Amino acid sequence: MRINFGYVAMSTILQDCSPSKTITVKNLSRIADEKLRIIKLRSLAKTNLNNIQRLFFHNKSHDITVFRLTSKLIPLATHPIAQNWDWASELAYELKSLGDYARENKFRLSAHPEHFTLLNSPKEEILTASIKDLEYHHQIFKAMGLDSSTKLVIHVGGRYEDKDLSMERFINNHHKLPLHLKNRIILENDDKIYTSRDVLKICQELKIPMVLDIHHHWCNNYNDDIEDYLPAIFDTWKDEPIPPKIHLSSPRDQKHFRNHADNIDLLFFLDFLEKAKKVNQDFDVMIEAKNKDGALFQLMSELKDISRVKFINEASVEA
DNA sequence: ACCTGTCAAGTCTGG
DNA sequence: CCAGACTTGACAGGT
Repeated sequence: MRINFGYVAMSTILQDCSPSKTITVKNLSRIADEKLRIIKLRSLAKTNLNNIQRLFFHNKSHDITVFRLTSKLIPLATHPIAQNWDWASELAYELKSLGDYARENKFRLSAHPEHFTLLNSPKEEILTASIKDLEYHHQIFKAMGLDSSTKLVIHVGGRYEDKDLSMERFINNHHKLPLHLKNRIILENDDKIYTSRDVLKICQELKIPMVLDIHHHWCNNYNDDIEDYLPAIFDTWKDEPIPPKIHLSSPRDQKHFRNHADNIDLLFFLDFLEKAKKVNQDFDVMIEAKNKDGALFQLMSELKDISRVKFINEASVEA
């Protein structure tokens, strides 16, 4: 049973390597000429894409294949102020090069649209904005030449007073999406509203993969033992060319137990590992810790010292 | 060089 | 019914 580890969006080790550089709308508005505004946006986007290339080199050199792209790669891409900016054409070469590099090195990339993306909102305009945001993420992957196995992870959304109705609304809205989005969207359980049991039910109905977040499950779970659900959750990936993925983070402290801690608590992970061993299937782990890749390396060094797993490389183990 | 308030976006809670 | 919390990295303006 092989497990590959990855991290989210940016490195705490590489300096001055943010792939999320942006400008505020207020400041961009101060530039009167639209051509000059676009030059500013393009220059920021190019810096971000160049930093992604640096992150890719860094990842490759440390055997890290699992990585989440930031949603802020193209600054203000979905904001009205940038509506006349054809970033996908202008940056086609850079995006394609990154995608080629990712495929050559068998990177497993993904993205996680932010919590404003709500497919189950009862408000038409929120749904429209959400679809626009999903299209933006899709456009990036498409320009990179990455097919629908490169996924967009989202949450079910809000409760809107009636949870069952809101789950139904998610399903109905999903049915109405264009196929290229349906093929990319996968769901994750959240820490407050939709538990792994809820999300599994939706994923089974829509025949889409589910990402299990074990920290969220720990926060929000109907007293379900994840062990009972793990085979079914992993089974939602059976038609995909890639193994199941889970999200791993540790609670910050007792008071802020929903927040992500700086690093991963070894015992928190080992507890899950014992349950996963019973399913005995390869899977990938996205580490969501404040220390990003630093937390990954710390967890790996702790795993190296125990006999329960065999070290394959800097970012993978055999259990 | 460093510090702090603010930022495109939505939802939920508490007053 | 409305203001503030939630959460996050980075900007922007100030010291």
